[in-house]
Amino acid sequence: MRYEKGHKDATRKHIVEVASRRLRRDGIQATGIAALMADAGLTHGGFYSHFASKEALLREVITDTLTARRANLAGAAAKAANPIEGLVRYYLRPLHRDEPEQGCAIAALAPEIGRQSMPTRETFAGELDALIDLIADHLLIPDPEDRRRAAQGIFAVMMGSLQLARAVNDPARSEQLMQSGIEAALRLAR
Amino acid sequence: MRYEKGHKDATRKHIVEVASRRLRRDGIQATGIAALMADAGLTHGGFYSHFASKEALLREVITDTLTARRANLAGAAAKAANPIEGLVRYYLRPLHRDEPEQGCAIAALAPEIGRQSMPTRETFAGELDALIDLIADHLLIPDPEDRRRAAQGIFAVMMGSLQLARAVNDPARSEQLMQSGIEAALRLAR
DNA sequence: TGTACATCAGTGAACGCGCGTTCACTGATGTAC
DNA sequence: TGTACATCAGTGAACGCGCGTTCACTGATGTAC
Repeated sequence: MRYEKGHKDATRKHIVEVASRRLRRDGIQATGIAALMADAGLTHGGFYSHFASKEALLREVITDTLTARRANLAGAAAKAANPIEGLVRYYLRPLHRDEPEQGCAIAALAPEIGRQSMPTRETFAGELDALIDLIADHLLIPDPEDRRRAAQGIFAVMMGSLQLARAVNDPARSEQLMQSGIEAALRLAR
Repeated sequence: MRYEKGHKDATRKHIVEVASRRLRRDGIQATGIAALMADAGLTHGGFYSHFASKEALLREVITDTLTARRANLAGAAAKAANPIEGLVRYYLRPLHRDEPEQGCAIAALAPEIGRQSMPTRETFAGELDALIDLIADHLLIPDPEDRRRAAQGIFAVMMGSLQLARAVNDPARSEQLMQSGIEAALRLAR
């Protein structure tokens, strides 16, 4: 064979990584197959020997990227004296606002995911569920249902605040939105 | 003249209304000028005698649609025994989740607005500010700065919860996200 | 009153370009004889 | 050892289509004479 064993798997993985960054930066609709494959150092024709469609790639990106996100958040929580505060401050830090292509895929894509087909939304829902469980695991609220509901509220505030902080043009106002997001999330954690 | 006085203004207004619904339903990138003008009963060529560009239309849609949204929220607050609870429950009601084209433009477009040019983001920031002021006006928190920060957190939870409830495929899980959004917003209002 | 002309909202062809997807092909390697 | 062939990751032209924007034109009306 022309390529060593495992070469195709490596290429596929590389395409998913490149696509993940592009999708988070530009959005789903604005990301073209040709541009994305060029980013990966390939031509567009080969795309369909790796993925059935653009949406199949999107599903794989959602799974991969949100799994990585959970690992990052768990790491930030583990390192902090107060785990939930560490997690919240890690999510709502300036770097995360300023580098969407390396950041949370949900904050970058949530409304567009709502416009995708059922299988894609189902994939998303599963990953979101795991993310909310992770947050709930760091809360001191005794009742499991209360804990889960609080975790949902906390994630909604964090994601909403990040999106608003990204959309606003004035740096001071953006900073204010990040700060009030942290405050609100920590209040909901108590 | 071929058309009665005020005809062009009426057409312009009609285009903005039709565009507002399309943009909220499909997103900015996915909304084409030709499709949008056809929706308005016109051909695409005339678009540029009304607006300088697609982005100029977007700015007008943001201003118009968020002004209307504030009026709706103020109305819902005024009608309720507990104004802030009325506002929150009005925003996080099932109909709002299920009809994005008639709903909040921020929830529908936030990440895409973050990708627009500075003038558009500035227009957005101004409207968001007014919306947060409106929410703050219904809070009983005495200190004005505390009140504003709480309002920012409340809006972030509401918007975030609405987006997540729209993205998820399972109706029960969607309902749960809406409920925990209401709970969290009301807790932040206290 | 009747005719010629100016106005201007809206039309539709055209610009160069990118979209998602398909498919016949290339060419470097491994295997068979 | 040398030659013929199979494999298959990746190439690039082509499909029909829609994008944002420009522009010469249409045609119904109001105005001027």
